[in-house]
Formats: sequence, C-alpha cells, structure tokens
Amino acid sequence: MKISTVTIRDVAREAGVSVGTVSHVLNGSSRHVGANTRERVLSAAQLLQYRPNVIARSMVKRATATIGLVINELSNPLFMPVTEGVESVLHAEGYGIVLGISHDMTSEIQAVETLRGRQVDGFIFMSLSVTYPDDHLFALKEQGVPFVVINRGLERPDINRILMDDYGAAKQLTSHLLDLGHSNVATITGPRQIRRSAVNRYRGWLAGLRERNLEPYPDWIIAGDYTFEGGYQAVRQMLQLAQRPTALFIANESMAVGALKSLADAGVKVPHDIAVVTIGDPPFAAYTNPSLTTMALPVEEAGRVGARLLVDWLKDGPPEPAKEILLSCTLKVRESCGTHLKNQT
Amino acid sequence: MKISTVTIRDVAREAGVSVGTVSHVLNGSSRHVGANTRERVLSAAQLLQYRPNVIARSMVKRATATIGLVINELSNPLFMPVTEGVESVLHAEGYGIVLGISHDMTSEIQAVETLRGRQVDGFIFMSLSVTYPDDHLFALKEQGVPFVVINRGLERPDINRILMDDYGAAKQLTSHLLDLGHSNVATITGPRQIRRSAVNRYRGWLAGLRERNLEPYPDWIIAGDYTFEGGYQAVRQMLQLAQRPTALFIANESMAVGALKSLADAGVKVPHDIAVVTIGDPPFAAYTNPSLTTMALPVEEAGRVGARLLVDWLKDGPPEPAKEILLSCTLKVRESCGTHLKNQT
DNA sequence: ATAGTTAATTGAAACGTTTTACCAAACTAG
DNA sequence: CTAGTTTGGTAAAACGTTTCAATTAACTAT
Repeated sequence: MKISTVTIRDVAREAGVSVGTVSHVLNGSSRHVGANTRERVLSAAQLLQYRPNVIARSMVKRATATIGLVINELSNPLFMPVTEGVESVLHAEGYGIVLGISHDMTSEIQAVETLRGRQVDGFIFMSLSVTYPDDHLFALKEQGVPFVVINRGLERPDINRILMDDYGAAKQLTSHLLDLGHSNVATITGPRQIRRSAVNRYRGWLAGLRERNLEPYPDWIIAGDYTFEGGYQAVRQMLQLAQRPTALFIANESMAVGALKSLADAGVKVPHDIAVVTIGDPPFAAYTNPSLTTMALPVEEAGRVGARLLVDWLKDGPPEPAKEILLSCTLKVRESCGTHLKNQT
Repeated sequence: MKISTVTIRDVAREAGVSVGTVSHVLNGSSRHVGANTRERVLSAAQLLQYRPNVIARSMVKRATATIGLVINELSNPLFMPVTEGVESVLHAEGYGIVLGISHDMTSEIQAVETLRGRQVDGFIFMSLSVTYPDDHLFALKEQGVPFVVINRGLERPDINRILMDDYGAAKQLTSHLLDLGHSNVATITGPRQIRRSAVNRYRGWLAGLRERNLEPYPDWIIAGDYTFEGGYQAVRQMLQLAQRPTALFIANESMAVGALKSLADAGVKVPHDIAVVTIGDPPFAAYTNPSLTTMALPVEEAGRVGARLLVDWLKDGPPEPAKEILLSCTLKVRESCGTHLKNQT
C-alpha cells in the first residue's frame, strides 16, 4: 500500500546541493549551473530513480499540462478517430488527457465542473453536434477558460470550433448521383430535431437537387435516427411507396448499413435497382455488400486541428477573433452508387 | 488568460471563520461544528462559487482519486465498450480517468512513467492480448502499485486480471456448427505469433473438433491477421482449395466481414454454400448480409469488473491471492451459420 | 585598488488544501 | 467549588515542487 516515493529533497541530499539547484538542473532553466554539480545532480537523480511529482509542480506553476476531453457518448463512432488525432498532438506537446464523459446537458455541465476542479488547462469538447443550449459554454468563454469545440453547431458564432462540412458533403454526394443519371434521389435523414449534422446533411441534399432545378417529392424525405435499425426500417417504409426513387442518399453510415440489409432482405439489388450513397467512412464501409460509396469525414484531422488550436491558445493567448474552421470531406467512390457497374457493363 | 480563482481562504474570510473550519464543514469531517457557522460557511461558498482545488487536496492527501487507463491502440474495437464499463464504476466511485496511449512495449513503459508522475492511484491496462514481455508489469507489482489487467494473457499468474473466454467461445461455436451437421469446419485464425487471443481461439476450435473425434486437414487452418482485408484474402485462398470446407470458424468479426465480402464477390452463398461463425459482436453484426452468428464478448462487463477490482484494492488493500477472473461469452445465433435457413426451409 | 559585472549556489516563500495539536468556553459530576 | 468532559473553533505544519531575492566568489575594466 505504501509506495516509497523519492522527492527532490532526497536527490538534493544525495548530490550534496540545495533543492533549488536540483530543480534548476532538471528543468534546464536559464540559470548558470556548474558543469560538475550538474553532473552530480543528474547521476543522483538517476541513482534514486527520481520521478518529479507533477501534481506538486502544478501547484506552484498554476497549470497542470492537462486538458479535459469532454465527450457525450463513448459509443459515438467518431470519438475514436478524433481522439486519435487529439492525442497525437497533445502527446507531442507534453499534455495529458483526462476524460469527461457526459450523457446530456446536465451531466456535461457536471463533467466540466469536475474537470475544472482538477485544474485542467483547457477543454476539448468532442460532443455530437447536438442542438441543446450552449449557455454553459458561453459562461466558460466569459470566464476566459480556454476551450475548443469539435463537430458541434452552436447558436452564437464567437467560439473556437472545428466543423466538418456536412452540408457540402451531402450536396456533393447528391450531385454525384445526379451526374450518374439519377433524377429521383430520395433521402433518409438523421434526427433533425436533435442533431445539427442531420439538418445540414438534409439541406445539402436539397441544395444538390435544386442546383439542377429539381424539387423532391415530400415522400422522398424519410425520417431516420442515425441507427442501424433506423436505416433498416426507413427502407421498409420507402419500399411501400407507389413511386420508388432510383437512388438513396442516406444521412449516415450506420443507417446505410441497415438500409443495405433491408434492401437485400427485400430482394432489391444495389446498385442495379437502386443506388446508395452515405456520409461517414468507417473501416468496414469498403467491405459491405456492396461496398459503400461515401464521403469520408476528416475525423482525425479534426482532432489534430482542434488540439493544435487549443495548444496555441494556451501558449499565445486566445485567437482573436474566434476561429471557425470548416474541414471538407472526401468522396470515396465504391460499388453502392453504381459507377462501378456502369463502367464495367 | 488570468482566470480568477476563489480559494478556501476567500471563503473563510467571507464567512468570518478560519480555513480549518471551512474545510471541516465542506468535507463533513467528524469534528463538532456549530449549526450557524456551518450555515455561514455554506452560504459563503455558494456565494463565491467556491470550487475546491483537487490538485492541492491531492498534495496533502497523497492520493489523486485518479486512475490511469492504459491502452495500446485506440482503434481497437474493444476499447470503446470496455471503457464504457470502466467509466461507469469509476465515475460512481468518484475517480477520474487519465488516458495513457501506447503503441508498443517501449511506449507502454513510457506511458506508465508519465502517469506515475501524475500520481495516479492505480492503473487499468486495457491492452490487446499481446504476447510481448510483461516484465514492466511485474516491476510495478513489486513496487506495490495497484493495477489490473483486462484482456491480456500474461506469462506469470500472480497478477490481477480479467479475461474473456476465447477458448470456450471458439469451442462452443465449433460445436454449434457440428451440431448443425457440418463435419468439415475450417478456420481462419488471428495472428497467433503476436496475439494470445488468436492462439486461444485456434485451440478452442481444435478442441471442439477433437471432442467429436475429428481431426482437421492442415489446409483448413488458414492464417489471418484480424483485419478486414486479411479476412478477404484468407477466403480467396480458401476458395482455391481442392476440397472446400462447408463451414468456416473465423477468429474475429473484422475478418468475418471481409470474408463475407469475399464470398459474395466469388458468388458463394452464405449460409447455403458455406456457413460462417465468428467471435465478437459489434453493433453491425446483426446488419451484415447475411447477419453474423457470433459469440458476444462480455466487453462492458470486463470493464466494470476490472474497475471494481481496482477500486476495492484501493480501498481495502490488494486481493490475496491475486485474482484471475474469466468471463464467458454468449452465443448470438443469426443467419450466417445456417440455422435460420434450415428452420425456414 | 575600487567598482562593477558575471557565475554559481542557496534559503525561503508560495501554491491551496487537510489535519493535527491546541485552546477557550461551557457544561457536568462529585 | 473543583476537576473533568464536551463543544466549537483556530493556528500552523505538511504535501513536493518552482522561483525569487540574496549571497558569495571570481573575474573585468577602469
């Protein structure tokens, strides 16, 4: 239970110098220190296996070299790759990551409180793009707490954030379908009441159509919820329609997988009978039957860019004015949109 | 940049008492404290929005109420659900989580060092079940550092760990196939040189066969690597075989997805021409074509049990002797094994 | 030689808590 | 009325660092 821990004082005693000197040597501060005392200190530290107590350092430095990563659903598939990006730059810059997991707005506020108690130097909010109020974020801003928000639409503009171009991705995907000769492109939307990305993707789809002077049937806007089962059911609903679309823009990849299953169960061939495209490019997207044509979200990049923004803030003060960085998506053409087939036949 | 921070001293001044008293009130220590001073302190804290500095508390308490979560691949699909389990109990017990991400043994050692500098109270190793040496873990043990290991086979036995029953899962799946009338069950293995789970799953398969006095063709042991592409290629190799198996035990779910794709591309019908089963039950397993019969790993449970074990250790000292907890898997019968079809036709 | 600069080192304050030892007042019991 | 106990509160030490001001010693320039 009792772990013996060697302090800077022990090192000082061993090396026969003062603790101040040890500190100077170990932190390479700009002070002059003699070559052979430096040597003595170093070897004493080595000998005793001295490991500085970061907590104690934090006390006096009033900074912990730690950032709080707040996420509101561990099972969000974006979380993993974004965190990978975040971690890579934070690690390189010497920052640690402490996790704050929330489920709704109340617990998000709670998580932030806890992390502030732990004196994190800043926050990264890796939330879903929920639509609940962000008043607590603006309170943070007012208090001068450094933080950036990844992938979350906000009411007010003056907050540092990284966004992915949902609108553009949806529009481009729709155009792609139209280019392939489809004029009847339906959509399965995400939960537009609670997720901003769902709204943007819907709008992008609409814009893609209108750009070619097409107006969608109301029937061809099918409400989904971003889940596998939601995609499955949405397709069943779509198949009831008197007038079937020839192409389907599905708002996220989970629903697309559910949709593929639903279409297969109903004996509808993709892409022969109907083309399918979606947003989000998880590793398995290339291995579905048929493989999915998608817009890949710049998830890892978002993590890196967000972390970089925060670290720069911590070093040089807040960016003025607040930055809003929009990252664009990349088209991955695979089988489900039909290009593949078309080229072959 | 300068965030005004209210300390316990401010509260004491506001309430007109000493800091000691404030501390006693706020921590509800067993000391006698008058009803109306308590009231004064509480409202002063409220008024000033006092938030205790956990770092400072850690200094004197010599404990941070923080555990280090060490993982060696964020993209490991097990990571997310296990962490969910870990977080649920750690959060309930008032512990924070700080992340340590490693890639190989050296960086794992490095991560542990960093986290020890941050004075975490204990560790949870959520590594892959790699086969590289665990000497550094035994060094930790010798130093009395509390930690538990989730899902990682180790050389020596006397370390607290949570394991999932790979062997049993593989054996049960194999038996299931045999029960369905298959006698020609091939396997696509994981990377047995570097992953202990791959070895155990292979052995389980073998045991399942031998239990019925069957001996596999060497050709029916196909080496994979746990990746989508690995599964895809392994199936192509299998399809070259003069004598094809009628059923396939695939060591993990990613390879199974790749295999399904490969089989579809080759025009082989699952489960009609060949049955497929695998270990690991990600959300999409129910929505592949056909849906996958799997053994679900008790991932979240593993996280919970592991965290509980560590928390108890932190409270009551290390369990003696060290515990090795083996969690069993659950069979999820879906379409790919053929039961479904068989019942229907 | 004197003053001024630079180099090397040290002692102590500070960071914000918790906790221990101590003190004073107010009771209680004999 | 005295001795002991309970109640309510305080002052100060301690946790392990960093950093600032101070000090001494050794040079340099006049």
